[in-house]
Amino acid sequence: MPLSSKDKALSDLRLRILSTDIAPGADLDEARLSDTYGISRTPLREVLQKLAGEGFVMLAPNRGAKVASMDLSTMRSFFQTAPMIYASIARLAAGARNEEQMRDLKEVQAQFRQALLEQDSGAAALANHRFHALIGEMAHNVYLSAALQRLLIDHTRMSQTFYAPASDDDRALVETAADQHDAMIAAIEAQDAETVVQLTLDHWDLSRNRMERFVRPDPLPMENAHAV
Amino acid sequence: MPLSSKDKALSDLRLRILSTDIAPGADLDEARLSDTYGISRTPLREVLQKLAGEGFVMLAPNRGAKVASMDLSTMRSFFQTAPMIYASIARLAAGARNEEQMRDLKEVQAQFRQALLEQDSGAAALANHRFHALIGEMAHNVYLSAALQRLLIDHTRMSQTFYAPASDDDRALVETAADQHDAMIAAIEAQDAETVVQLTLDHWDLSRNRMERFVRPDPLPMENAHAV
DNA sequence: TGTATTGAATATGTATACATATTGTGCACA
DNA sequence: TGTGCACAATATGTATACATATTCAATACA
Repeated sequence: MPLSSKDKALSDLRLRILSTDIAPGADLDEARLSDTYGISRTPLREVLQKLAGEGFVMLAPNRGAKVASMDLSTMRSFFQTAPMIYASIARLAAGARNEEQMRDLKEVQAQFRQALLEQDSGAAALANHRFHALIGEMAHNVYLSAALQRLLIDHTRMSQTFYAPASDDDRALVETAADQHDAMIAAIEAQDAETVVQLTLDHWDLSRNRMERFVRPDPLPMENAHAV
Repeated sequence: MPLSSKDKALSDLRLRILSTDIAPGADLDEARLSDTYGISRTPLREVLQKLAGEGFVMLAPNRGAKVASMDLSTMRSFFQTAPMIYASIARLAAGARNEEQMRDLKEVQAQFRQALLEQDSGAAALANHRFHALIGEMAHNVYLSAALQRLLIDHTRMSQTFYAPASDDDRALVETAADQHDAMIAAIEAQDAETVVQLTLDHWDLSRNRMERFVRPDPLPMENAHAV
């Protein structure tokens, strides 16, 4: 069946939030959005309700929708929680994956590598999101999936710069991350839970390092101080 | 501000689903419900969307809302996931709780004991739900809270019989559970994370035993076989 | 007897008008 | 100049009519 305008609005808003094209904390105007997507306010409001349920936006009575913010306390929770959930999901996925899901995962990984080759950092970030979301689906656990979905939203938003590496060192890190994906695919296919968990934790460490360096960059060299 | 009819619909549906007054898998008719709560279909649909976001109901395009089902695969995930999430939440709550939340927690525990005294098993189950949801709020972690909320929905639905103990043994178990609540309150107030985690795991074991016995009851005695 | 097909009944989905709440601006007044 | 109030402008919330999809039962046909 063809995608309805409502479905398009839903997936477009998801993508724009994940890519920080719409910034964390930004206001969403019902009237403007319903106009943009060519649907009336009623179905657009349902889209916003759905996005709220998934953790993309926050709704406040009588004052509309805001994109979920990423304040200090959110970040703290994020770094605190992610490794445990990612590892648990990985372990379950190794035990529960099926053939069709394996095909999808390989397909998404191919798209991920293609995006890296074309230096399309936005597409790479979204393919990476989809890769990890698929592993979440494999785990087949509604409780952990709810946590994972929310973690991936913030992870993807924080990693926007990751896939546009500036230095050769950073390029090597991205390459390593892609290789880890391939190793994870192999281990999940082999149902080798221990290896998948270890790879997942390594993958997390690499990503965490990059994110922490982005959040707390190296100080500027002192000799530039007079120019500021 | 006074509760609107919409808010009443939302909380009433939550309670009816938690108490299995509306059974898992049951169909929800928009027209009937909007009539019941005296609101039009538009706001009622928003209520259903919200309930879907919280994991109470499932929405399927063009075929309305169903109460979240509890099939075998759900149960399996539940027993697999609950102890880890409960323990993590408990640990965080011990570190992050504030005074107002402690007051609320003690208040809810008082309501819980009162319900036990009055042998109001429905009220006891709901107070127990609220007790653990409050600890979730204390943890101040959106990712784990998303998982906890969903776990508590199913836990409360599965525990409906727990607070209507039939034997003296079962009555003692309920009493033990209430005592564990008090010990948890004390440990959270003292910010003693290790003790809270241990108490939480003990509390889980007690509940798990009861649930497993309910799901897989002892076989009937053989001498009754001819009567079946 | 079993299976398709048609159409009425019923339910969900969408657009629009109107109701209510919030926000911003100009003006009076201290 | 600053503060508070009134009122207009704007945004969100709700009811209703209509559009579209699904379901079910009656009937035709193999």
